[in-house]
Amino acid sequence: MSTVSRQTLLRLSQYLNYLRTLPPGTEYISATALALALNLGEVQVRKDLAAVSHGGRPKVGYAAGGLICDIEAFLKCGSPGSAVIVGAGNLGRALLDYEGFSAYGLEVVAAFDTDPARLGADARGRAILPVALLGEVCREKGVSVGILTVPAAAAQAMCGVLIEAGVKAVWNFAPVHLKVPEGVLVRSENMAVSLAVLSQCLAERRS
Amino acid sequence: MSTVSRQTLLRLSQYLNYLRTLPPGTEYISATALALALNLGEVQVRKDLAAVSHGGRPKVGYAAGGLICDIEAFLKCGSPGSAVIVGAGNLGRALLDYEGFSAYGLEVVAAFDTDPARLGADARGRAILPVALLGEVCREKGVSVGILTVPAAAAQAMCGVLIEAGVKAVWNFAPVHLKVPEGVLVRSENMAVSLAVLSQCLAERRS
DNA sequence: TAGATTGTTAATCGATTAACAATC
DNA sequence: TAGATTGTTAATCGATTAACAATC
Repeated sequence: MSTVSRQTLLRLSQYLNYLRTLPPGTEYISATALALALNLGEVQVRKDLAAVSHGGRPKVGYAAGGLICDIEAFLKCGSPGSAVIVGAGNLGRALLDYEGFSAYGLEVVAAFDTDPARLGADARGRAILPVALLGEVCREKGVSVGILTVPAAAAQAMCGVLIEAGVKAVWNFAPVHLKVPEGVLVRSENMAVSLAVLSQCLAERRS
Repeated sequence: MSTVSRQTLLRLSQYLNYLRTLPPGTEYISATALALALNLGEVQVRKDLAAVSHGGRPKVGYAAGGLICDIEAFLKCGSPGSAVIVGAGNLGRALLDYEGFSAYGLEVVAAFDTDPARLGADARGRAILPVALLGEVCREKGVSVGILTVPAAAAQAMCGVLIEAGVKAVWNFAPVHLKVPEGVLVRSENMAVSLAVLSQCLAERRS
């Protein structure tokens, strides 16, 4: 079970989403059918599946259930462990409520905020705690991922708090470049960039 | 002003974020300095900037202000026009509140939801309207982008409503593969995938 | 002039695609 | 057997990197 490219990882998740929408009776699915449904090359689909699955059967395809398990297992295998969310605004709460993370082996332990009005628990009963407790909780639960959903101005400072608490990776949603010590992983998400990609595609199409 | 690769677009936005954090007095910035600050290759930075800027001056670098303008102009150039958000849950409201879109030439006209409890206006005074009005508003305002932040089960149906209302591109945050007619652009965002990328990087580092 | 920097042209690398052999 | 499918090996394509020339 080797590592795959970023693009492959992206497609694997597409396959998983699609496979889950198949009617319950479906026993087999071919790479050809998958490729057709998702607008991808069929050779590419096969190569991707070869990296994570136990293989398909010529003439029939891949066992649908087995394939789902294989992809899920692969995606879960680099299990990042547990995470905290820093910043319980709309985006922070959206991520707190999101159920898709557990499929990837990530358990969101709690969210933190400085605004007393936001403290307590969210709709699903997850705790929103004061930032003062952040370090303590991280150390106690051995949290390895920090999800930053605070305003840009607060991001670098909160990032520092997370790292001090022993977090090994930061998933940053604030539009700033974070400075971190060697050995800490940062991945920045930027909504506006995704939008820019979309609008460039639109512009290309128009011309 | 040609089109650039997806990766370049991503980096351009990084440059922009970084340039904006420079102290106000900064006149010039070199590709070397940019590369160092963002952990990128300096040749790569130059090539990216060459695609969008009016060029730098040997020995001094690029005029910081001019560079910001050039990048902004480029990002704005494929201006997608106006958008609506369908689904005013936490994520929908987070996007509705997000101020970064206007820099990319996108104006969010309104959000829509089926839940009467969510209707009215959000914290910043943006309208949240009943879905029944979606088609009418889209046609009236010539909306070209639909942002889908509804639960997976409702995504395909709402996508259909958007397309019927003349939307040319759908930015999908629901974890499903949308079927759309030829000529409609779909870009799916998947939070869990981003997480998977992060955790794979973490796993690689551990080994 | 010397040094720092830009910008371009050629080489490398990685991912995708095409062609083909293997299997049921 | 014939046809559909898997899976692999080679060719292509695009993006990154390295080397170098041009500029101030």
